[in-house]
Amino acid sequence: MSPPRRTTLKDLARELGVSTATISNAFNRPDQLSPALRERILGEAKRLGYRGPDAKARSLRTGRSRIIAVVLAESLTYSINDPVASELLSGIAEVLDAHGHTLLLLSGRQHVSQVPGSASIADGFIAYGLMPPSLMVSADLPAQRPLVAIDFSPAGYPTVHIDNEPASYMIARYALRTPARRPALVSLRLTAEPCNGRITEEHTLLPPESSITRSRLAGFHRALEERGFTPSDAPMWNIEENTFEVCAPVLEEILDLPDDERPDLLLCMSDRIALTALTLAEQRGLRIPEDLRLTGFDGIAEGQYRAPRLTTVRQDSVEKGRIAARMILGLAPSESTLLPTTLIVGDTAP
Amino acid sequence: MSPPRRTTLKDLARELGVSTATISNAFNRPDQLSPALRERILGEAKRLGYRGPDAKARSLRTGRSRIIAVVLAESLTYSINDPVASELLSGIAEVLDAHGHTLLLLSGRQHVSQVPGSASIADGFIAYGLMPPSLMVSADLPAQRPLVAIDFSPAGYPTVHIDNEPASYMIARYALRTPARRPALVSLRLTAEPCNGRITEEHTLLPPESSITRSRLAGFHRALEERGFTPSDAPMWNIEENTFEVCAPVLEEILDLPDDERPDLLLCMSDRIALTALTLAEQRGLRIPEDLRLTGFDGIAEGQYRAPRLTTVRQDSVEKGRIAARMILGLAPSESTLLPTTLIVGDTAP
DNA sequence: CTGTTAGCGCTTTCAC
DNA sequence: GTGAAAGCGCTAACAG
Repeated sequence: MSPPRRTTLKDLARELGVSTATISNAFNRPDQLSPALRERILGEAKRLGYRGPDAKARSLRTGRSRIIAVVLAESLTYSINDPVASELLSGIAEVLDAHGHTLLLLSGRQHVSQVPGSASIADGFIAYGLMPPSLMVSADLPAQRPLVAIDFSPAGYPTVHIDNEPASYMIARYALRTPARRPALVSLRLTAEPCNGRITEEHTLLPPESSITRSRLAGFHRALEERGFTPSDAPMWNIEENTFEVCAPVLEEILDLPDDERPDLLLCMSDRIALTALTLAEQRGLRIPEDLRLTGFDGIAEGQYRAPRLTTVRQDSVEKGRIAARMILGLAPSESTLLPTTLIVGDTAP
Repeated sequence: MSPPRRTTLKDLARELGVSTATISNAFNRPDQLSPALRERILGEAKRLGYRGPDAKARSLRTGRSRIIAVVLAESLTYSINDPVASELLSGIAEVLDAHGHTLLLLSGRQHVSQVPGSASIADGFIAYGLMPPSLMVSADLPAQRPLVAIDFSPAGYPTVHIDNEPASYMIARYALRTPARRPALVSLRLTAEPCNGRITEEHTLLPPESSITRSRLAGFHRALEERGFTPSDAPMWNIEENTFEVCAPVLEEILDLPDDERPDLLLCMSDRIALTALTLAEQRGLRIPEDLRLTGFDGIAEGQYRAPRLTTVRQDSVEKGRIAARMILGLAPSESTLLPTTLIVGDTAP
């Protein structure tokens, strides 16, 4: 017996006694044949279980797949659970969906060189987060296909960015209007070597240009200096991964300092960090904001649908995703874009 | 001048004076040619900017793309922000990643018939959530490619499920050990017609077999009946979408009832619902658990990394995803699986 | 309006 | 160990 081969366009053509071109047209260019014939073809197709042109063959032939790849700097597992990355993906998905494209998720974190071969199927790439250097440098990915970067700036490609330094300056400045005696910073991924804990003289920091965390740090320091603090006055802690699990021990270390050493203002580089600090502080009976004031960064929903609400800077990550997606689809000019941020005054640093 | 055509395997072969088969072997079957030649080929490939076989052509030829599609019942925008769906995707991504596959995200919610043509590129499908009836019935998707369903049961396909009825019976029974005077249920997507608010006699519910919410309801009712309540004793509210924004108004309606009508026990069908209730209750100065006891469902991290911690049922969504992914990759036998759930006793219903 | 034809770029027997 | 050749299933000229 014959193998259970999938019905092809050619089978259908033979069956109906028309040419393959006509079948193809019936599916792709309705205006190229009589409605009656088209009806007949579509009907027969359904009867024979033919579901329309095969995507693999079609994409080989046309050169386009209607697939856009999103390359994430972190592992997928992490990215999907990070509220900021999620919002970003939402924005991307929204636009792609509306235009009949689909989303291929890739992690840039794995063996850098072997970004899966299946990637080359994509019509375009959106890259998010600081890529591993090798990937960045060689700009290995795009193989002359369009690429838009979000939150980092590989040379020669359009970027969607926020104004990190001014944004963190803005919130730090706001928080410092109320005098703080012991301000401290809790940063995300700031050191060259992985570190979960206090940053000391021993640590070297990531290079200033390549990392959004360095930009945010600069903003914090600018505001602190305006208030008469030197950078070394404000101790810094580093957190490698923006998850409850990783944040919690570092923040416990901070909150469990003796009363006269414990910071009274925590400038955090993400809402996740700030929210974890908030929870742990409440568990310890610290009063917010009397005993401890807190600021976040991102403006995620979780920080606002609670009491006390987080004081933070909002960046519109969904919109970042939308813009990148529009660029990649050619719906908007591919020019680097800087999105504004806004201060959200909540209850944790009124 | 010639168009800027992408380098192909054939170009490379011509350039090197070998056959295309040899180039192909250099990339795919190192044992089929001398190491020296392979080196030379790979070197020249890099020099000419050839990044290895084109995924579109390769997948047409081999019939496999190393892409697995995940079809989500809800919109991508929603799914990515839902903690349970996110965990699921994490589990799937973890396994696919480890085996060199990538993840294509599809939403089943859009025009049902037009699941994007690009879907047929996938080697297999993982479908999550109750599909729109038409999609379910015709099982239109798989086109004789493997399909694994999660949290619903299309006839003839393997499924990954949890024991919803016993799980909700378990938590309701636990919560009702402490006598409740006015228990109430807050359900997710239980009515045939969309409804955000109280469920009345007017509403028809979704059919029992097809929805996990009906199963959970059955568990709640079983526990209530053991305590001498009839189903009509416990008022029900319905929520269409598991987001803060949609949950909040419904829960406000409940919490703002006069003291002698306000429920003193809220059995919620998701942690998101319960957490939103918790926040709103705290804002209203209700004491938890003295004035109001609350249970959730899912066991998401957000509910445990806070105070008070949520009393809930934990389902391991990450593991659900892993199992489905293993099945689809043929790493595990494709047989329907029922995962266990566990009770988490937190502070909201001690 | 319909059919013929020439590949898209690659993998894979099967000879050599 | 290496090469020649036959398509995978489809689309887009082009000719009728």
